Amino acid sequence: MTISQQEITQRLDHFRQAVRGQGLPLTPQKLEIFRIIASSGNHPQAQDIYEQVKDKFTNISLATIYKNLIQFQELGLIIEIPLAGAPNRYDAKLETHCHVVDTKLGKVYDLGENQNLNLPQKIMGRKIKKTDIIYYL
Amino acid sequence: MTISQQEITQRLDHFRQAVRGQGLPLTPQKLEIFRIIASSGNHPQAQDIYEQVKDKFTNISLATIYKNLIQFQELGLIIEIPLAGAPNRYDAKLETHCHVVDTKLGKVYDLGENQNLNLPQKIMGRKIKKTDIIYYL
DNA sequence: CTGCCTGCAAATAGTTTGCATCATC
DNA sequence: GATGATGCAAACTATTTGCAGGCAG
Repeated sequence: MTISQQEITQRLDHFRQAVRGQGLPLTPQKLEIFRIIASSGNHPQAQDIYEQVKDKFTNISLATIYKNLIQFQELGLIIEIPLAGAPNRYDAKLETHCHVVDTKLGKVYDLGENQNLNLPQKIMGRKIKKTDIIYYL
Repeated sequence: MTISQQEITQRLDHFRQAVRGQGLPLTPQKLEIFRIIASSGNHPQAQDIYEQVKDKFTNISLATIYKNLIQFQELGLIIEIPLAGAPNRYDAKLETHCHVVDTKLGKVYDLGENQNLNLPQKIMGRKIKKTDIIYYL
């Protein structure tokens, strides 16, 4: 649930590099949006991110959050977690891993390591772009 | 992809039984909505179901489709497949199984058998209500 | 008859788009 | 200075809700 300071720094460095690498402007809003996702173990929704960014950028708009969430996904910097009957969540942990949804509390957790799932790499000769494994409690 | 006539009959019988069992009225619309889901290998969306039901019931409303989809889920007669950035799909195959999404074609398939996934039954001492395993191509 | 169901319309939630202005490089 | 970003408002899509009349049991 908690992410080490080292991990966060690493994610932020990679982020800056990736954005710059595309020749895209690195605005403080972008950085803050990513920082919140990268340093949260909570898999925040767009709305959560919006509320947190507002602390620093009072005039930020939800549309800016969404536009950046889309861009970050295109750059492969975050993943989207689509949930049944709930707004999407976002995660800066890029490796395929399982999520557990506590439907009572509406919270989403990463599942610990001890699962020997034998995931395929390709299906019907095609590379898998993304794998969602979600358990609902 | 194709479902045997026997399997369909079985699903429909179970459906009638379950609805009756709750003392709920079994309207022809309900039956037709379920029949379409149960006999389709395509994991239809609400809109697909709507269009097909309209062939028989010209005045059916999309709201009726949705209301029934919710009820069928509550009765454990269908499952919902939430997809990233696309309308929900519905499936009358109740056993936990994997889905493959062809993102180019927007089609959803069941994944064949040869996957020795070792799925957990419980997590943190709590029973898992539903498991979604979705591969995006 | 009674209660659930249907069908219509309106409402809602989440997300996306258009556009004028602004900031980063 | 050019290109992409921001912020506001409006649009859009998927889904839900409210309500009047209708049908199954």
